[in-house]
Amino acid sequence: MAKPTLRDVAERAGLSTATVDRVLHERGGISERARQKVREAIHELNFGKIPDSLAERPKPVMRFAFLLPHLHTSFADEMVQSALAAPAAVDDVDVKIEIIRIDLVDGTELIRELDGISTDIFDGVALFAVDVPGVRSAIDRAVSRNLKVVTLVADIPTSMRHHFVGIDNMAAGRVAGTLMGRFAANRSGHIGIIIGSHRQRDHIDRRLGFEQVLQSTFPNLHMLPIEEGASRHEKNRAITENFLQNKSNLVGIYSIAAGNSGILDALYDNAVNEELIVILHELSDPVRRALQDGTIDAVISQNTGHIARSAVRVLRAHCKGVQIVHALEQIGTDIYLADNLP
Amino acid sequence: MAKPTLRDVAERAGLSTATVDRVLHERGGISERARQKVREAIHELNFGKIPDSLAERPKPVMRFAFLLPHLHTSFADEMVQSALAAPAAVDDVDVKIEIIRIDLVDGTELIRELDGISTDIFDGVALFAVDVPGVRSAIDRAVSRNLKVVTLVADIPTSMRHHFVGIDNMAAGRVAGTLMGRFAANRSGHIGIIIGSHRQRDHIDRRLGFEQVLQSTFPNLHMLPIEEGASRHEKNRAITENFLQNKSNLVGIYSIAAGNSGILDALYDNAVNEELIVILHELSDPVRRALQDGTIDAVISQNTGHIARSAVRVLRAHCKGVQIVHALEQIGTDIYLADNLP
DNA sequence: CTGAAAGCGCTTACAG
DNA sequence: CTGAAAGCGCTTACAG
Repeated sequence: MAKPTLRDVAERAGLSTATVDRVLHERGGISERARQKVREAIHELNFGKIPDSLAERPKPVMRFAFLLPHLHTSFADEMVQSALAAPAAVDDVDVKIEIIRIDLVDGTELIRELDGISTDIFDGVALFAVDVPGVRSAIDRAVSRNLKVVTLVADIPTSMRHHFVGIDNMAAGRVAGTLMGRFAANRSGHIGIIIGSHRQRDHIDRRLGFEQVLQSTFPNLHMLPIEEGASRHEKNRAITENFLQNKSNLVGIYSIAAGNSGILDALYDNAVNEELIVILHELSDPVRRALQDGTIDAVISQNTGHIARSAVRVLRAHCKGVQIVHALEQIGTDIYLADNLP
Repeated sequence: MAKPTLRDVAERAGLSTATVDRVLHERGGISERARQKVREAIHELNFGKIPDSLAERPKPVMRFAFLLPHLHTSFADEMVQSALAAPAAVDDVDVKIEIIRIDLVDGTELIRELDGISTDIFDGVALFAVDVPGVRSAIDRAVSRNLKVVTLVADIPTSMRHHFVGIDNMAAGRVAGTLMGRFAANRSGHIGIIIGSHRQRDHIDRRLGFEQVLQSTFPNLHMLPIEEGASRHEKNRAITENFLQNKSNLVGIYSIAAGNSGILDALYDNAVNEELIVILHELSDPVRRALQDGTIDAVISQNTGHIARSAVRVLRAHCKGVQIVHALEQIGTDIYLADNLP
């Protein structure tokens, strides 16, 4: 049946529309029997219930693509989950997310995918940026084509992207440097540093911040030549083992990038000096366990859920041409020790 | 005029209601002139605009009282602001907040206010609890009277309160202990500890956690007898000056409670050994500046905005008899160094 | 406590 | 492109 009317209910209840109306609006002066009959009829006819198709007035749809690293690190996987859950962050728009996973090595794939994002389908893009000139131009082209673009975690500040959603990575590196230096407790020796890629601004900035603090404040700590692990399990594992085996006066290890599982494997498999200080980025389940069992000392992290929601809110705001609430979009640089794990 | 009707608009526009209806629903087949006339009439009569009084269908009202410390510390003041802003955390209920500021010393005032909260007016209460037997009973009485009760920041776990909104303070104390011990860099000496009140579970728990870590892991650090500053500026200042002046081998100061301004004043006014480690709780503007200028070393904090919003969400859930989303209500134990200030 | 009938605001089928 | 009139769903004033 089409949408049932008051008359339908009245007929079914064997009463007048006036009586039904009175029950409906609780105007009083109605016998319990009549009230009951009306309630039954309403229930049977499903009166007043807006049909599913019209229940929610259709919200405008916005489609955002998330270009995320193809690496199977906990951080990348978690970022995917967070991106898929992020549409809940806005309630006035029906946000559709498409995840495109990309090999970040040199940016070629990123450029191809970015250029391939049709403005017929998508309204905005969020991407982990590799800072190479080609990517910068691809971002600028995307913006010129009227796509809204936010960089995520790793920025290209000189591009035309509308917004960067992430932390101050220079400051994050300084935090790592301060913790390393102070935890070292005046011991002298070497610090092994593992970076993911010299082409990712987040890694570069963390490295700079870390170096800054060590050089200015902790001259007792000497940085070994920086090793590039490409955020890959095996490479990181090999680099870590090399640090552990060849350096008798190794005071600490700072890993700037993802791929923590390789580092943790190496730490677990080798007899590691109790005093070795290990500082990593990004909290995942294995990292959490390593903090708890004392294998590592501190973790600097950023909340992927917050990042993804922020990206969605910012893209929506740019698409609608409305203001961003900046206080909401500050991503925190979280420090975790064993005792303040969330 | 009462709510204008289609007919009013038609009359004013000099057209029929049918035409007005067509314009209104963009059914097409209308001259531009007619369209214009209708638009004008609609505008002049303010047709279709729901009058303010009916604009939002009235939401159920819930009234929550926040019993907050009367102390004029930054933390307490911030908590008040956060509580006043917290109703925005729920959108299906019109939450009204009343702030009642209370002298926490011995709980007498807290008990009196708690007993005075009428269930005719209020649906729930959020309170900083002082852990003395009288308060526990007052909470239990409030719960028996069918008020929903959450403890805030400082808990009484053995009371009948429905929920505790705050951090694991034992863990927070352990974090402080770990930072103190590691920052001390194997130096030996004394640690001055300032507590607010031995009757507040949050202070007690932090103290226990801190002692635990120092005793088990840093035997080089000896705790001075704990000083009670009642979270007051002058007392804290005097205690701090006493620490600074009488202890040549003072390695660090840990302040467990509020009233940081007194401590900071003492630190600024005395020539303090560069190496002195100071760890405080709760980030406020003066504390932030002290971190940045190196006067203090680390701050452990909890977000008052999150706490207040959580309290409102939890009280609403209990009043409505619906489930709490626990993931949303975990309050973080935030660690701040100079470089990761938000 | 209830219904028949008039009324109200909006929509629609029809005629021009 | 427009209006007169009928129609629809709901509400209301009145009578019993």
